[in-house]
Parts: sequence; structure tokens; C-alpha cells
Amino acid sequence: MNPRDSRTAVTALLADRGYRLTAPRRQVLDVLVASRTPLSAAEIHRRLENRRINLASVYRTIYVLRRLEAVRVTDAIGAEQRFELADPFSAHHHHLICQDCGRIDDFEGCPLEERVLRAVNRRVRRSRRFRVVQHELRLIGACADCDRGRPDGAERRP
Amino acid sequence: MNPRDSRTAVTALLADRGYRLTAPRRQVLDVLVASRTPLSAAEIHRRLENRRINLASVYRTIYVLRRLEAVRVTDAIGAEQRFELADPFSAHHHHLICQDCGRIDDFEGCPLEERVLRAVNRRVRRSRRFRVVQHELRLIGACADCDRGRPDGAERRP
DNA sequence: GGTAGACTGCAACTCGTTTGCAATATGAAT
DNA sequence: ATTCATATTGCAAACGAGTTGCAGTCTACC
Repeated sequence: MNPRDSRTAVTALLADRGYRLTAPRRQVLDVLVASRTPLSAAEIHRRLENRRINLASVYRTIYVLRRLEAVRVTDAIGAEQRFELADPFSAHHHHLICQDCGRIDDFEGCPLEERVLRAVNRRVRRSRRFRVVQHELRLIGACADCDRGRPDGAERRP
Repeated sequence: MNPRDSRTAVTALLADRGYRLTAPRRQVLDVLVASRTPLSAAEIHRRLENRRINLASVYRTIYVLRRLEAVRVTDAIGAEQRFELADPFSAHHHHLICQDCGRIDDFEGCPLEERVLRAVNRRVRRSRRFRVVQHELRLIGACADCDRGRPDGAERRP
């Protein structure tokens, strides 16, 4: 689904479920649609055109978008939550997460074949009575900027 | 690696890198080795035999164990951080995460074949100059306890 | 345009995590 | 065993992401 369509689809979904289309909601949605990486609430807030919108409203908007399953959470490694458009509204993808700087990038496509996925889902369904709704693959490592002159597993923190 | 060996290996690693083997460290390690699911700092603290150990020491121990790459973080969906033994010290596995109650269970084995993994690693190495160190597959859905009479995408929060 | 009530901004609050500091315990040397 | 330098701890205060109550505002619908 392309950005324009995602936007339309989500606003329609909002109206359909009886939610009002307010300025904060429209703008948060615009920011999410425009970004090709997951964003934290603070980042979304920073990118809003109207800076008088409160951070609390960003959180509240994210909350309703999550209820509508238009947005999902994908955490960084031990950092704040990050949000992105959920699967029907964006192409299925996974994430490259930098261990060092916490940066997250999208990774187009999915190395898990349909066949394998179905087998896994069936297996956990039977053995654990767990119903898989979505899957998320996180490739964790070192991004281009961080992967220089760092032979040891050194980190930033004191 | 079995629990006893993991314990020995990690304590050896601590000594080897010049860290002292103190009561808090030994006990936090014991708790981690004994658990077959990732634990939050508070949960680890609750399970320590000597309850006079401070929560701050649990965090500090986790910090050094992470530096040694003996422990890794795996977040719940929008909840607190959870910690578990890292790959060399525990069998390679992934997680079942319940969308609803946040519960995390281990999922033995890995549906990603060596061949596929290598191809993916090569691909992101070339196209993004990203070096993959580890991967994490999260199967997100509904656990046995939560998957009853919840046709709508309803959640807990108000 | 007028109206009910959904929604926002604000500010105070919660709670997971971090940190400064004085007191304590560890590992190595004696 | 005893001593010693200092790495490590407990405590309490601080920090920061995320949440919430409330009075005022704006949306959707008439």
C-alpha cells in the first residue's frame, strides 16, 4: 500500500469506528506515513508541523491507532518504544537494529517462507496452544556508522 | 550448554575479565541460569535468595553481564526490559510473546535455516553495510490463557 | 450556526532505570 | 591468617518515558 492510500485507509478506519479526525491525529498519522523507520513518541512529536500539540496527545493518538491495529510497537534494544504503521498499511518488513547506537532501519521482504511460517504456527498452536498473529524478525548487529574500530564488545555507557 | 556449565563458564568469564565474584553477581547469575524464560529486573530481584540485595545491584550486575555478552535483552511489547542468558550460554531459541498479557515463553529451535540466514546476512552486509551479530524472531499473538472469548482487538488499558 | 460530548493541553503523577556517595567486601600481596 | 587498595554495594535521590484527571476546546452532526 502506498503512503497516500495508507493515509486514506487509516483516516477512513478512524471515521468508521466513530473516532473524530482531529488535528493531532491527522498530523501524527502523516508523520508515521512519511517515515520509513519506526519512530519514538518524542521523535513523532518533534516532527509535527504544529508544535503546540502536546506530547500526551501523541501518546493518546498512538493508543487509538494501536487499538485499530493501524500501528504497532517495535522496541529498540532496551530503549523507548518505537511505533510504525502495521502490516495491512505498510509492506511486510523487518528490522536491522544497531546494538551500539540503537538505530533501527527497515529491511524489505521476509526471509521466512510461507511454508515455514505455516509449519511454525501449527507447531506452537499444538504444543503451546499459542495463536500467532504476526511475527517480527530483528537482525541485531552493527550499523555502517558504528562498525568501525570497535573490535571489542565495548559500549557507550559509563 | 547445560545450566551447570553455563554458570561455570560465566563466572570464569567474570574472573577472566577482572571482575570480582560477589554475592549479588553470583545470585543474579543463578537466577538467570535457572529460568527458562526472560526475566525483568524486578523478577530477578524477587527471586534472589538473599533479599537484602538491592535492586540497583541487580541492574548493575545485568550491566556487566551484558558487557561480557553473557546476557542479552529481549523486550516485551511495550513493557519493561527482560533479560536472559545470551547465545553461547543457552540453547539458541526464540520467543512467543502474548500481545495481551505480555507473557514471554521460549520457543526451542529456529525456523531460519543456516543457508537462508547466511544469504540474509550477506545481503544486508552489501546493501546496507550492516553486520549481523545475532537475530531474534518474535512470534506475537495470543497465549493459551488469553485466547478465549476475545473476538475484538480489545486490550487491557483504559 | 448551535450543541453534546469526544478530544486536547496542561501539569502532576507513576514507575522502571540510573547515579552519587559513603560504607563494605573482594582478591592479591604479605 | 592479616593487611590493603579499590572494586562493588546499599541507600536515597534523581531521571525520563509514559499515563492520567480535569477544565476548556473543537469536531461531527443536526
